[in-house]
Amino acid sequence: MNIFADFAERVSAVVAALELKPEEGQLDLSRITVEPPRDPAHGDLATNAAMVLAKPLKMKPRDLAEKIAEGLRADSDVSAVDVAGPGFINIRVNPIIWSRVLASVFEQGKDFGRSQRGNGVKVNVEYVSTNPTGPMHVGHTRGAVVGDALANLLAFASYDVTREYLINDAGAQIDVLAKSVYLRYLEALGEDIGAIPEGLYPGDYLKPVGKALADEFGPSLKDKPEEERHAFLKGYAVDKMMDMIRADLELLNVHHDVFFSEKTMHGEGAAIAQTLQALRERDLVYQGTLPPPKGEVPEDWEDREQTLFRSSTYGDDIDRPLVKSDGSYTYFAADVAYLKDKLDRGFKQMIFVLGADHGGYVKRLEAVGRAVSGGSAQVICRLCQLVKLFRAGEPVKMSKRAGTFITLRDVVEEVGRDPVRFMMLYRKNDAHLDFDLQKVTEQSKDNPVFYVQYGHARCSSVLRQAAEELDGISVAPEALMKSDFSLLEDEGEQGIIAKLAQWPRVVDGAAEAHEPHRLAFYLYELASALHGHWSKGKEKPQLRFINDKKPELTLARLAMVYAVSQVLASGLTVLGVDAPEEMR
RNA sequence: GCACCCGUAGCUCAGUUGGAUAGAGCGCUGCCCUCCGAAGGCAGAGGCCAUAGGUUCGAAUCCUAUCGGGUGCGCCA
Repeated sequence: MNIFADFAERVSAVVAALELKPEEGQLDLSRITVEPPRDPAHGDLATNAAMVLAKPLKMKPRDLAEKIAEGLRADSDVSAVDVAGPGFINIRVNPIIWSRVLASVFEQGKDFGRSQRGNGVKVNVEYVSTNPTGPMHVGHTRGAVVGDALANLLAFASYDVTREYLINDAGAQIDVLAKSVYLRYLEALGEDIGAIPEGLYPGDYLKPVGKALADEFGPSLKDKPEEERHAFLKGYAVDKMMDMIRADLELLNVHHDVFFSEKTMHGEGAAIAQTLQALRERDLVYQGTLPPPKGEVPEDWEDREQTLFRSSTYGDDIDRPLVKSDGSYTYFAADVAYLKDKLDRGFKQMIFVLGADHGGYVKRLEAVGRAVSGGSAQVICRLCQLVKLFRAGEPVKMSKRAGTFITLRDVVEEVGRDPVRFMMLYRKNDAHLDFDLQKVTEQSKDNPVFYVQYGHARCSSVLRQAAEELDGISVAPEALMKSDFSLLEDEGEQGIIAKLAQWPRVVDGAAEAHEPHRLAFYLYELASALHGHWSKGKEKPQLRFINDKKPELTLARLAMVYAVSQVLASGLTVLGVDAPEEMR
């Protein structure tokens, strides 16, 4: 039950009944919105209907507002309507509405708030896709968490979501990986390999891979022809790296449905070749040269004829090369084929969660999407700004060479999965993020994770307490849902329920905008409403949830508490954060 | 040089897709535990929404320019 959507329909119906005719065309009712007013004193709901419709009707907003208000007053669920400011219509609803909201939470349980927006449309969300050459480092965590939460959010909004990871197992970096692993293999066999040569991966994380090879194959690999051995090692090493990456992702509670191998698209007659051929037939590929970048021209610049994709006709800044001078495909060519593959799998939206350092790829991906799909599907990119790490206010210095770079595992092990996830989501994705390793472990109001989780734990605590104190009276959800919600007459209680009523609207808006952070902020606000009302019970004992003199009232209040815990749990689940029964 | 992102309280950030008197946390000042978890709550101070124009009933939000910060810029992945 989304009371905002519900009332938007009622307002539209009232407007339609007025039979107003603009001088030209039809009246556009789609711009009408019903929102919670900024100031609760204004009412429960506010609509801009009069202001958006006044112009085409050549009426004064306030006059139109009065007419609409009159129609709304006839609604039995409305207790008061007034016109304010430039033409806002403020609605005060009959308290029966709040009872219905609570009833709705009990009926739908964890599904309360689910949006129908997606309507089963197939969406592909690609995130993480780090190179399989080493463990994930801190820089990857934000994209991983945002992508995962976004996928959860879209699923909660009734999209048919596939979470996907592209394994970049075809490039030159895999050759480097295989060579590095071979050295570690020799090392594991007892040979002195000296220092790792420049250009190879020096990380200790490859030692276990070398050891595993030595254990499994003994010295036999040394005798194989180099080409054969190298090919084998590439596959072996990538598998091991992916095992490591999957374990890292598991630590963060991040999951994918499909791990797509780039390698499978290479080779004669494979996806890339096919896609390029198809594009040639559509005259989207040509041989040509690119102009050098303006301003500073690179020293070694020379004009070169290349195989180019006409991305600029689809909104990109310049055309992009598909084939390298050695005849192999560029990464971009793989991108095109991969997008085509997704399209063939029936996805209508292809979402990419990328780091800000990939901002330059947005236009070309969108261009490819338009070119390949002909407008039947949409490419959507979300960029995550880089994260700056701090410890107690001091920046954490990282250097690959000094071996002081921090892995995702380091961070999760130091501060825990929930704080990492919540903090990454407690920010708009395109805003910079300062992440303080010390602050996120503090269990205080300064730390929104604990504040929200504490809200959930506090609900559980109340229900536990009530079960003890109310001897012989059931406080199970089945019993609570039969209580008399109309007894919840206090301002604070109605404020909490009004907040609960916003949840479906928040979910829907967040899904539309692809902004999971909105859920995190909402959950904070809901927790705040709960904590605030709770504390009023200190000064006014009659407001406490548990009142052994009034079992009916107590049950109604416990029902509200239960509803709050449901929404907190539901929201935290979408964000991939635990909703604990108690804090430790 | 060009493209994209950002600029809101001392600090870190929200701001409901153009709406009413711009919000929260931290920090600062002062309060609230015989009482369901004080891991909390209440009150106060703090703002030229980077700057200058424009669009309209109405702009932190949209457009243009400028300043400041970040990211990227033909075969890397």
